[in-house]
Amino acid sequence: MSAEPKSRARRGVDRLDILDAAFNLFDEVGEISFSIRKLAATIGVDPMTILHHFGSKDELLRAVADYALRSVEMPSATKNWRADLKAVANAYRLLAHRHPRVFPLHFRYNATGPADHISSEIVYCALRRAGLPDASAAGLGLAFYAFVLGFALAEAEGLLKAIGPAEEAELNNLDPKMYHATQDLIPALKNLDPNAVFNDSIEVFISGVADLAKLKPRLVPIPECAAKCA
Amino acid sequence: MSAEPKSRARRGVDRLDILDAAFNLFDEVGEISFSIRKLAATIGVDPMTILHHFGSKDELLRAVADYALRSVEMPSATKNWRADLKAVANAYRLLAHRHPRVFPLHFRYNATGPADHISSEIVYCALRRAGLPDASAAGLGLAFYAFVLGFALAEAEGLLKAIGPAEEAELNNLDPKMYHATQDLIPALKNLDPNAVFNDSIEVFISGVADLAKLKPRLVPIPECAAKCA
DNA sequence: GTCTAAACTCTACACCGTAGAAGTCAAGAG
DNA sequence: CTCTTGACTTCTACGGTGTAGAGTTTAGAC
Repeated sequence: MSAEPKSRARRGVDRLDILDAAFNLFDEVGEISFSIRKLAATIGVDPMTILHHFGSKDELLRAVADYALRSVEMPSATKNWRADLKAVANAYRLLAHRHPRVFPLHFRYNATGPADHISSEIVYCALRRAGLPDASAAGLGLAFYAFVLGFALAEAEGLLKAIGPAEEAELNNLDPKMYHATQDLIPALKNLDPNAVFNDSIEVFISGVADLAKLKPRLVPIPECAAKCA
Repeated sequence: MSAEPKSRARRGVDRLDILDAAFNLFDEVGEISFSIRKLAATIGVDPMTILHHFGSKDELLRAVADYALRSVEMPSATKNWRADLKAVANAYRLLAHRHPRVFPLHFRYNATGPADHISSEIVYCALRRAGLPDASAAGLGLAFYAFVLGFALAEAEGLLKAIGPAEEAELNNLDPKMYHATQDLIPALKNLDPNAVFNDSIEVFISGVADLAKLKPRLVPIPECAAKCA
């Protein structure tokens, strides 16, 4: 048995060509404008060719999401669990910054590819080294992803940036009796720095994890992990 | 000038009828199957009638997202900022549980309706009472939403639940040398309780906020807010 | 050469959002 | 009452979509 799939017919385009082109097109035009027919046109092929490589548009997009995930380089574990969590969070944020159109696909098609296992291994390892028992580590690992992906998604969709004059006017028009805190924060919202917000947030998560580990410390030591991770 | 728009023609359906039907249909069939033509059929009207009330499908969905947000009852502020943050988070999670199909729309169309201002007022107020300076309160308020919405979205999309036999087998097939922590956590992942994870996560966020407030305390007192919120 | 099967293309269908024209009907003016 | 008006609704049509099903091409096995 050879490594090649020993194709007997002509090979105009293969899966990877299509995937790469699909990724680029999607990244460029966004979800609403992306269509199999346009993709077929850009790579000079019949639309049905694409559908015979991938079963349906849905599966194609799933593959695109996975392809994007693989394009970002995941960090390696270090001795510092806090730094490891930051590194993973930064990797996802970088992905969202680089490919804001593709990024939302990860929420629709729950990413379970190897690249994701790599990062989750780091996260789980970090949370255990922080001192959490396994039950908490598992749950908080997933919560960590919910937070990081939610943050990155909000940023990719443009929800997490300094407010402009229009939003400022809207907030100023609210009833001052009911929206006092909101209106007090308008200057801060106008000068919002996404990077600072991200750093603060990660810091909050990390110190919260440390607190929880003190509150509910793990009773059994980490088997072998210490030898591998640290 | 009267309050009514003094309509001169017959009133078959109005905006609210359409909105309500659209919300219910979307909630039932999901985004991919939802279409203006189907919606028109269910309420016995021509598709174009809908498009003349709302400018386009996009604006209709935007209105649906806003309509869903208004359907959830936001809590009132109490004396306890920790309880207030939990209450807001729970309100959004409840919305996601009740309407998992509609919920993702909030990420596409950044919700800026009044209902959202109500909750964000509570959040900002809570963070200031926690002792954060305005700059941190503004940023962490948005980060809080990113976390809560991300968590709720992940849950609505089915990413945040106990793993089944298929996922377990997949994790077991990973290389034990590289995925030690992941495989150790398989029992915990099989018994994952979403509610417990949510509570842990909120607790982590809250104690992290308290830590940050100690690290970077606000120097100026909260103007008037104390009289209103507490 | 022939044979075979994988890769690809063609045709066709049902459905979509929506522009633009035409129709319909309640309410005020005479 | 009739007539006008204009907001509301519907009709028709167009260019687009995903994809099922049948037909065509082509590279390697013999």
